[in-house]
Amino acid sequence: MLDTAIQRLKNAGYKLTNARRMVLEILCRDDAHLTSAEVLERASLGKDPIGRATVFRTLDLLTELAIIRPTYLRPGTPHYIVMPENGHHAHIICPKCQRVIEIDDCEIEGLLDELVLRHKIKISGHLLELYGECEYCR
Amino acid sequence: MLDTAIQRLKNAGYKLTNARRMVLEILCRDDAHLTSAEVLERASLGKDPIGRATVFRTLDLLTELAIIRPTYLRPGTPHYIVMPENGHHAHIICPKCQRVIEIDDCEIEGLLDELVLRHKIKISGHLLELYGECEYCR
DNA sequence: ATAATACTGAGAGTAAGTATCAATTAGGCG
DNA sequence: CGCCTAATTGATACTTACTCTCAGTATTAT
Ligand SMILES: [Zn+2]
Ligand SMILES: [Zn+2]
Ligand SMILES: [Zn+2]
Ligand SMILES: [Zn+2]
Repeated sequence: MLDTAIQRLKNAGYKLTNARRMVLEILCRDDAHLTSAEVLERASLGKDPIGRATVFRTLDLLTELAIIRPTYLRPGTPHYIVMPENGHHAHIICPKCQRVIEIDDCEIEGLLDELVLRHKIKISGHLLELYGECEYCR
Repeated sequence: MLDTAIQRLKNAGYKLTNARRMVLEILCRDDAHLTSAEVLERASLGKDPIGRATVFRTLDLLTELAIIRPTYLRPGTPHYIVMPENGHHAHIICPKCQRVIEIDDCEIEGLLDELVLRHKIKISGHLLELYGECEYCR
């Protein structure tokens, strides 16, 4: 996933800098949903820590390139997901406690084909958010 | 849509206050994707303006009740959508310029039924975000 | 109408994100 | 490889977004 992400960054004509590689590594490593603050924290640990502004700039750039995607799991600040090669991600969010259940297989292709035809737009990825009270909140 | 939203608020055991009605009215009226600042701005116009903290509290409460949903359209702050009675919303976002194309009919039921069975969770709504460069960015 | 309780608003405080600009670095080219 | 140039970075200051607190107010039930 990391290699793919780096390749997409390069293909878009951007330089692969230490900061960008590190942000991508952090997001890919944990394969988690991290906030900007969490990325910043992890990026400050090793040698060659990355500056505050650079983390925000990098997250914005990667979002624009659709390599990562922000999603609101709880009030305040978004959590970032690395979009896999096929551009799919799906999870269920409990709106009450904000727990997240990951969905591994996302069978949505049929629907997408139809939408693409109708709206004449090339869809490169998606995020399906489902909401429902989780077992702990019921 | 407003009436449904108010009913859901009451059913959850919350009081229908002037502030809550006003926030819901603003979000339903424009049927748009508004930020907290935009809601606050509109809520400050008439007589009986709502306080800053109350707007944020109300947005959080309505989100927790799944009556509205925050979505990421551009860096900074989330945009809020009123979830309709059936809990569906779908739009296509261009990650490059952040333009949004609304999708009116969201035929996703078959997929959802299967997920519900597998994850033993009652899904009450969803947001499907599709990403793809828009016609202006290509 | 009264009472109990949920809710609100003002204002101060904290956290998140942005702007600026001089210094640095990646990547192309000879 | 080593230079060149444009892209990128980081420090700092700044702006905007959001949260906390608590005394006062409004809502609902009886
Ligand atoms: Zn997820
Ligand atoms: Zn829950
Ligand atoms: Zn929409
Ligand atoms: Zn666009």
